[in-house]
Amino acid sequence: MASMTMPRRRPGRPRRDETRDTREVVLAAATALFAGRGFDAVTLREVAAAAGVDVATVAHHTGTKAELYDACFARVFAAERHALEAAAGRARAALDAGPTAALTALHGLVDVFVDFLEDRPETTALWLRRWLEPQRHAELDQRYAAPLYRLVAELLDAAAATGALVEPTPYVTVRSLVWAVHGHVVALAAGDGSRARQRREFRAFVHRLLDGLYGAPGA
Amino acid sequence: MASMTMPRRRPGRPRRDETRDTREVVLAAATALFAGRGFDAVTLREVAAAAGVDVATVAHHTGTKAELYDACFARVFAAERHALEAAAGRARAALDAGPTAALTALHGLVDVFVDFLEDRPETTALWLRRWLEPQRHAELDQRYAAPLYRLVAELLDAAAATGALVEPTPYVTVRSLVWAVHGHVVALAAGDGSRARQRREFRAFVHRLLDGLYGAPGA
DNA sequence: CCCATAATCCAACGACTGTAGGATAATGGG
DNA sequence: CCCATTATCCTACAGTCGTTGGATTATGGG
Repeated sequence: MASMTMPRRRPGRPRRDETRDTREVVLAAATALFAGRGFDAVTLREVAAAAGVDVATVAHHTGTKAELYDACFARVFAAERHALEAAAGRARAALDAGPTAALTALHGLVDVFVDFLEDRPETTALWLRRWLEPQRHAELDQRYAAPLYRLVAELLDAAAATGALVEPTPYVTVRSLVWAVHGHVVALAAGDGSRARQRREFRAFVHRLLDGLYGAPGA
Repeated sequence: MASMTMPRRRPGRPRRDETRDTREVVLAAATALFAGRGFDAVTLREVAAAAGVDVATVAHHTGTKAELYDACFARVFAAERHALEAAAGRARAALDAGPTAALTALHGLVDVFVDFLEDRPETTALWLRRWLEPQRHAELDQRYAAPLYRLVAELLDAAAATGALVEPTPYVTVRSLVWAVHGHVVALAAGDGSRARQRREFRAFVHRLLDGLYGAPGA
């Protein structure tokens, strides 16, 4: 594939300006492959071919296969975290300007998040694959997801106010609801916190969500 | 494992009342393993050991490994579809009784869905794994998800009304939002429909969701 | 009782995998 | 110019995988 467009690099010590270049190419190729087909389905020979290098070169730069996988995650997650924290910082700065500015800032934060994932679907794929590994789940949740969730949850709390209702797009609503349920089940499987409380809170949330979007009859 | 508690079945033609029993045991064991670790990470020898039979017996009952995988999906998805359609039918019957009964029925439908997945986490795991396979995505979406989404979307439309707002649980809100975004990106990768319209609609949805839960400042 | 049937297991094959050892060649510093 | 350094590739190895052929043993029908 890549060996057609760019012939393989001949052996020899690289020049100073192109050091660490191969590692980056390998990481990018491996990230795309892992995101598309998962850890076990991807072979190191595929990664090497996609990067236009030999198998041994991959090992030389990134060590074992598991270490290569971790390196791909670290790269992608660092980028996501950086983008989100920057946007959250901007939103937090707008909190003091009143409820209107706060809600607008919240919209902006969500937009940044959506934009980021839309532009980098491999981030979503890697997140989901990692979430499906039971052992990794606790680490993922505590070290990465939970801090960001708390960050945005505080913003939500600070931006709380009252307002009106609008007509939603039903199909998008259902799909989002379904994914929210899946996320709930995955979080439940992680087993942090009281299981009964989690179930009660989530059920109340989806009911409120429907009420908020479609109107609670009792009000 | 299973060979300790229950010794392996000796060869020989089974009695009439225990026909098809082994196939069910194999499917259950394979479903649990596939849900936990994915297609490629699970070996047929593991499935055989978990079911307490030999590898060749697995092949004899379920054919190739891919066919075994498909059989596991078919079993799990059929159960989910059955439960959801029954609940949707009940909700649809309650639509004519006014907006209050309609919204209550909607809550009931969502509860059935949440209950089902909470009780069978392997369903969520298999769904997510299947969603991550690019080739399978179109089939999954068109033949299974889309009909159910449309079904519930029609219910939502019919149940639309106006009402009040409530204070949500921020952490649950954020997590659900994040999963909704992931679901959006996955749907985007499927590539059905206009990409620009999908992006616009989803962005509008999450904004309305925040407005509905926390109050739009303009109203 | 006897034989066709059917389910199970054993053994093995070919293919592919991750990984390591060692040869090769190009650069940078002296 | 010369040598240590470094990146790259080729080769090979042990292990595991999915799959298959055939032997073994119990059942059911005649």
